[in-house]
Amino acid sequence: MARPSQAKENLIKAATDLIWEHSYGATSVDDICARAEVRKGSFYHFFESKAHLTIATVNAAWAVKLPVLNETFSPLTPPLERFRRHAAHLLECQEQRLAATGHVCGCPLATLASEVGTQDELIRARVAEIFNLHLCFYESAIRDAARAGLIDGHESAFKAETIQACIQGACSQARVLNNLNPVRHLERAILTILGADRAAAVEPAPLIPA
Amino acid sequence: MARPSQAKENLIKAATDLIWEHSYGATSVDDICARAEVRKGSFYHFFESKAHLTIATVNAAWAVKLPVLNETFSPLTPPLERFRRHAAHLLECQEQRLAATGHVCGCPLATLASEVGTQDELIRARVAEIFNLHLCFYESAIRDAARAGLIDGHESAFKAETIQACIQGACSQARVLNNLNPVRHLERAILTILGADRAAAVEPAPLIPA
DNA sequence: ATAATACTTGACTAAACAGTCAACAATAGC
DNA sequence: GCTATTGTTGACTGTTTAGTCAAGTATTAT
Repeated sequence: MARPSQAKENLIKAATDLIWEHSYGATSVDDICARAEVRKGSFYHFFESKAHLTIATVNAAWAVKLPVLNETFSPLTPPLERFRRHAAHLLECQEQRLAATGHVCGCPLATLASEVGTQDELIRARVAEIFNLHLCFYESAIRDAARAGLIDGHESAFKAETIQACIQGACSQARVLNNLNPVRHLERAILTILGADRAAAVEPAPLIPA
Repeated sequence: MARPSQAKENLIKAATDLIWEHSYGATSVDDICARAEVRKGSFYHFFESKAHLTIATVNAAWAVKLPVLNETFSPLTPPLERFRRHAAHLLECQEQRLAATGHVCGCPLATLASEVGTQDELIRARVAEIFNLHLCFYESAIRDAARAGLIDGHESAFKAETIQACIQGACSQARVLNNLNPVRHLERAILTILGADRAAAVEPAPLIPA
């Protein structure tokens, strides 16, 4: 019943990029509007506030990532291969972002939530929720790897949490050092945490080829 | 030749607390002055800008932490015990901070540098330098542990980097989840990365008692 | 005591900030 | 073609921001 508009999507995209590259605090509503080529009145037609738009960017990012995770961590993929692909995907994202911005940008959700976590409870809680969902993928892969005899499966929840910390830490380090090496070493780091390096287990060929 | 003043120290302390609890962007010069009970003119008598004060807070924090690290990672301490004490110290810091502020605050340097790293090169580079110094402590402890037969000493640089990522990630997760558990599990996580859990090595009693 | 120096003060500026609003424009269903 | 609805616009408000400055005050070396 009204004219169609791309303004909302443009605003979400612009905000995602600017907050990821710079920070929440360093990104103004005017900056977002300028990059989205949308006037401020339209901004407040679609979003109540800067914080509400930020929630929308988090949800939009998750809507993109969830299918990727479902594919990467598919039960059809051999369990250790899931982590390899996940690490490779993370590295690829960071490389693209570095090429686009000239900086290593790290994890957008962690950077954001770490910045505003003590200030904006809605954003903090939403990102925390998303982080917890990651643990399910990790833990499931760990259990599958143990069942396949590839690793010791004890303390799968603890190992999943440690992998999560290691991934987030590597992304954070990469941003601060402005250097991709910590992300490059993630695959090996995850296998080390799993004890898959010293188990010297040779994983059988995947049923579904990569 | 002039009247003594505590203003500078008060400003550094106030800025450290506010930026750690909230964020760099959410902390204004006026906020800092108010908490330090110092007028704005005095602020700019001592510091060129908010960014310069922030560098001073980073240096002040490092000046406090370095002696602690030297003690924790003393060659007189058994190598795995160094990591245990380091993890215990990190947890204690976070617990104190939680009690004081009502939030899990994470690592002050990582939170800060992650926020402003792509904006303020001076702050980013200084924190990166400090992070790299941590690796020396970790790597040295790893080599000493290997020499004592407690762990496999191969790839000590990689393991140090992974431990660093894991620690930073645990602090970041703790802040975002507003939950100390990732920090509580750090000791075990570090031993897992080192392979000290499965080596089942019993460390000899320390020469110098704890 | 004095003078040089170090520190303090509060009022000031100019820019940036988030958010508002009333009037206007385009569209889609009828 | 009319009209209800959705989207657009740019000028606007009031606040907060970092940073300035001239005039004043306390301290210490001499």
